[in-house]
Amino acid sequence: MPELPEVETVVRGLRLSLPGRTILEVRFGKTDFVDNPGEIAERLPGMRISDVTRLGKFICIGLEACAPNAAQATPISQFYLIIHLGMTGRLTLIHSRESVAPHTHCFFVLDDGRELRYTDIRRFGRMLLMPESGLGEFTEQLGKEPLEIGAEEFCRYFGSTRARVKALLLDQRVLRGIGNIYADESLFRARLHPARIAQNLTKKQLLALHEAVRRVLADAIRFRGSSISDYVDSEGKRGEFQLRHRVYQRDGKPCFRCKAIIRRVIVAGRSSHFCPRCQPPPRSRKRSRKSLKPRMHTDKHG
DNA sequence: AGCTCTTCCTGAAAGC
DNA sequence: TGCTTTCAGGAAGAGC
Repeated sequence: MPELPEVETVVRGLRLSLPGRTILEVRFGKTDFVDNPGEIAERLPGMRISDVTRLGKFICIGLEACAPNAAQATPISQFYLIIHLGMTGRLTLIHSRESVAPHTHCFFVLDDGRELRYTDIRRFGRMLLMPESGLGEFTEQLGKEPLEIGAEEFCRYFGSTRARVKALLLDQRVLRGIGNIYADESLFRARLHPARIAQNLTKKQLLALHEAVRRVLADAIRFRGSSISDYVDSEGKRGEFQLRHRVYQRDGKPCFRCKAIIRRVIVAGRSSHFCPRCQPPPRSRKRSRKSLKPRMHTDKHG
């Protein structure tokens, strides 16, 4: 599923071709995942694509409309087409004559004979058009870019909450762009069990996690993302980082580091893959074998 | 505050 | 063989 590295790979691909192109026509199939399909179909034709950027897992296509007869290219309005690929979304740039893949719901016809097509089997994706003035507020609702947040700030966020570290990594209001794959892979590299309470981690562990997140995401971008189910880049090519996963979907297989069998449990409502030896569960440290008697309700006084 | 459950959707896989 | 059920999962919302 597309997370930060996959979205970054798609964005880098689109950035090679889209800026400077003009959209000629927009066609929709199903639109239940589109916030404002009518407005998109009406406004986009004639608009010029200025840039393609990424905000967490969102793809932002910058669009500008120029006065039709003005010699100078001063835009009279600026918008962003914002796209989230959800679980199975694909954004590909291909020739209009190419056959249409099943579940293709959006066509953006360009002035060079190509089309930007959005395909999404499960339609968990999202698409919306936003005026330039709304982007600030949209960005504020998201957390920090995981590759940009500094170590101190990272430790401050993670050191001040009782949430499980896995839930925190997945929370887009804390860090934007991390999903289930890279949360699990980061926790393995930092040797932290997904159910650990963030507040209980030492400074050293938090720093290790910060570094692990950065390294995993950077490596995954280098390998053009992980193709687990449906993910492909803007040219339809698969990524290769799935071949380098250490724990994700490796349950039942031996840990590359210690040979213990990788396990899968549900943490924060999500399947979480980890090595039981390299990533010891939170309890084992706190309560020794001798003090296994059940905890009494000791809070009568409170 | 943070957890679990539910909803959205489809196809793959398991169950009968 | 062929049908039905279950499951997976990003994000949002409800309820605890």
